[in-house]
Amino acid sequence: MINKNSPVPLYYQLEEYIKGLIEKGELQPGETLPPEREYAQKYKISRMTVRQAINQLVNEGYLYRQKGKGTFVSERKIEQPLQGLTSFTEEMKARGLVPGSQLVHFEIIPAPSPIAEQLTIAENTPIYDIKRIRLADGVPMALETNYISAHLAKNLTEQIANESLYDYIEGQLKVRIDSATQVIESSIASKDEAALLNIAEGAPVMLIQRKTFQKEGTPIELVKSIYRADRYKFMIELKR
Amino acid sequence: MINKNSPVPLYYQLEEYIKGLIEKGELQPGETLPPEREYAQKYKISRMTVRQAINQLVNEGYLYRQKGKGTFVSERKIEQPLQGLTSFTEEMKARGLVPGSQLVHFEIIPAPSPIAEQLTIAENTPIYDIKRIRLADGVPMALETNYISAHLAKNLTEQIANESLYDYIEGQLKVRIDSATQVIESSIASKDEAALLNIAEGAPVMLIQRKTFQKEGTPIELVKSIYRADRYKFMIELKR
DNA sequence: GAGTGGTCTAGACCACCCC
DNA sequence: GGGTGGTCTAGACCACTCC
Repeated sequence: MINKNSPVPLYYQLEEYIKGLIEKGELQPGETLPPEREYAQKYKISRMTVRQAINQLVNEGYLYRQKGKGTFVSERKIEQPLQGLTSFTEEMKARGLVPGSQLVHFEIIPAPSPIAEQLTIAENTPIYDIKRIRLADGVPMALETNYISAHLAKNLTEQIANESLYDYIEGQLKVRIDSATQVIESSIASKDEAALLNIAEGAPVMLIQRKTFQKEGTPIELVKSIYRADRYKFMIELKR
Repeated sequence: MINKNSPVPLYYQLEEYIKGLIEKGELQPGETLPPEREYAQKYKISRMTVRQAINQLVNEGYLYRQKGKGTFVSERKIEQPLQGLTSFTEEMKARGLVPGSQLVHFEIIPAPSPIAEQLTIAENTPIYDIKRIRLADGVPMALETNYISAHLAKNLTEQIANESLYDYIEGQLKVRIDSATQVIESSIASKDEAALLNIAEGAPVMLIQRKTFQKEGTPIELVKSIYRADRYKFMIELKR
């Protein structure tokens, strides 16, 4: 199970191994994990290395510890596809739907003051203004507007914009998306929005404004999305 | 700064010390932290202990690391009051509003099948059914319905229910709230809801269904909330 | 080559839980 | 008292970055 000659860190090998046991059901919720010292002895690794593996799984919610008693498998399965920060494309795939896109606007504009401020760039710096209708199994699901600095997003084409922007940012630009803040509100569809989403004017919609960051805390892009309330629910997991 | 005779763990002392420097602005965003080995030498502690302190701060978003370069202070300040799992009471206080409550329903009922299932208790087990109008500065903000097992919530009174339920759960019951899942949707107010919230029928509202858990993954309670869209936005931070 | 974080070791003592 | 996780040490070698 543990290969000392692998370039993969030992703690990570153990972490994946234990996670696998939980996901395959070989370790049942509520069950006690073997003691840390046992893992250390069995795989001929240090206890600190075992702890590093287990720490990760505790942070991710797979396990929990009780002082003096042991380490246990959490009752609740982690809802993998729905937690964390995902793109529309990733999320729809996770739900078993086929994601699609219809570009309705693609332009480079000088950044208006409020957007420039949010992206921490100078006013009137060129930014991409991209508006897309997002489809799930071919049906309009949301209206999404992205703002991203043209300086950061070099050579962004209509073609790319109509596919997965996150794949482009992480794959091509080599910019790692680390976190995001989101503001979610409930609203009703305007006439234009209703037309694009193929719903009635005044129908309930969810307005989501997202700001994504690199690990240093530098903003990457702003996204304003309008989701049809009849087809979309937003799910998250919170830690106290 | 570091007291070896204190019962407070060394890594935690260092963690709080560094966090303090960041919050006081003595360590500016983007600034490089002293190397781990320097902290170890300076405070006569092991480098692993230093790493434990820094790991925590990296997880919390205060710092980030770059292999071969160093550890840096994140650009973005963590929005303390809005992240994580908070109660209505805590959230309104954080926003500078005075939270209030108006009890409209308080009863012990046999758990209907879907609710029993969510709480992982047997059908018809007695549960509290509590409905409250939640106020901010005296104005209706949300309509909240809580379901909690009567077996778990012993001696829950109308008096307590009308104050902070989270304070009661953690303070009196000694049950530690660890995490929650939330489903957020956009909807429009029904006639009854509109009347209680003092808004027009058909006005946009946000429907939030929360399920809270203990660290073992055992469900604690279910909450269904209906928020006025004109007065409430939901803010969260996501990690990739 | 010097400095940094990433990984890892082989021990140690403590506080807590259960018998 | 024996087992558990929590903390801590004093080293080590590696990969990476920068000069």
